[in-house]
Amino acid sequence: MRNTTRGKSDLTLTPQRVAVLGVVRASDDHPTADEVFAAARDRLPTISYATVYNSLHYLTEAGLICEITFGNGASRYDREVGRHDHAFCQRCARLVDFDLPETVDLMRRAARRANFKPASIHLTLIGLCSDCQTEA
Amino acid sequence: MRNTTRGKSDLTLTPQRVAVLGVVRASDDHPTADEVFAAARDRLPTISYATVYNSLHYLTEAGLICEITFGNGASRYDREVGRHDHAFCQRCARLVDFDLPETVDLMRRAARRANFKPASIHLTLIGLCSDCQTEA
DNA sequence: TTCACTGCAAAACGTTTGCAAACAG
DNA sequence: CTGTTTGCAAACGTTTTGCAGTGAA
Repeated sequence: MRNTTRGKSDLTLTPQRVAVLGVVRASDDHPTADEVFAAARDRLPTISYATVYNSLHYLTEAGLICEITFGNGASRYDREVGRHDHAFCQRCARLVDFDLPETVDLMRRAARRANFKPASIHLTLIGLCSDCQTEA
Repeated sequence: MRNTTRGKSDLTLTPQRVAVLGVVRASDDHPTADEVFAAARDRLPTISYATVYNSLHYLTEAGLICEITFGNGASRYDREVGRHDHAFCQRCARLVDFDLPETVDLMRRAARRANFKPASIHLTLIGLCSDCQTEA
């Protein structure tokens, strides 16, 4: 099965990749590869685990989705591709996107301090999410 | 073999834990559990992999060392236990410690933005280290 | 025919666990 | 004795790999 769609900048969007992209775009939380696999099966019952991984890497490389690695657990995938930060809830493991405008400037200061040529900066807040603070 | 040393706040420092702590304290980079295991074997030839993991967890819990999880690779261990940030070199994978004093204030702002009760904040700069920028 | 992509199964990797033996208190 | 820690091996969850088969150009 190929039925390929060719987009700008030589993107090869096979049905499998479209399915994976659709799954990530459809979830407002941050699914793991395993969760993407389960949901992709609903759209394309023959898709394999390896292909989900291949597609996730391909789409990440192409800048259509974004991979989040946090702690030692499974990677999570995010439909939000622009620069942004994450907040992780210690109690319920929820991962929330947010953006802090001063991060650009922060990166410059961090680079000076570490004596690095900066490429990007990752900022993760650890704490309790809105739900978990109230029910504490 | 026990020969235990008991320190303050009920710390049980077995020879194995002392060896592991010694290894982490002796390295100025950030060894993985595997590297700690190899070096600990030099000090205590009978120590096992599982015990190295046990000890690393114990020492982390006790606040004597600090675990860094970055990307999907192996955890790294840091003798630096105070709050600090990391810079990761894209080219040579070097991990450098640094500290940005404004991070405390940053955490407060991030928490407000994400609507979280803050506990800590992790900041990782990605880029090229001093060595790798010059030889680029 | 060529080349990229798929699906499957097996392997790899870092880490954790079950369990019997060793030990300190 | 009791509870903790060790060492070993086997299991685990996540990710990668090898490879034959398929489809598009």
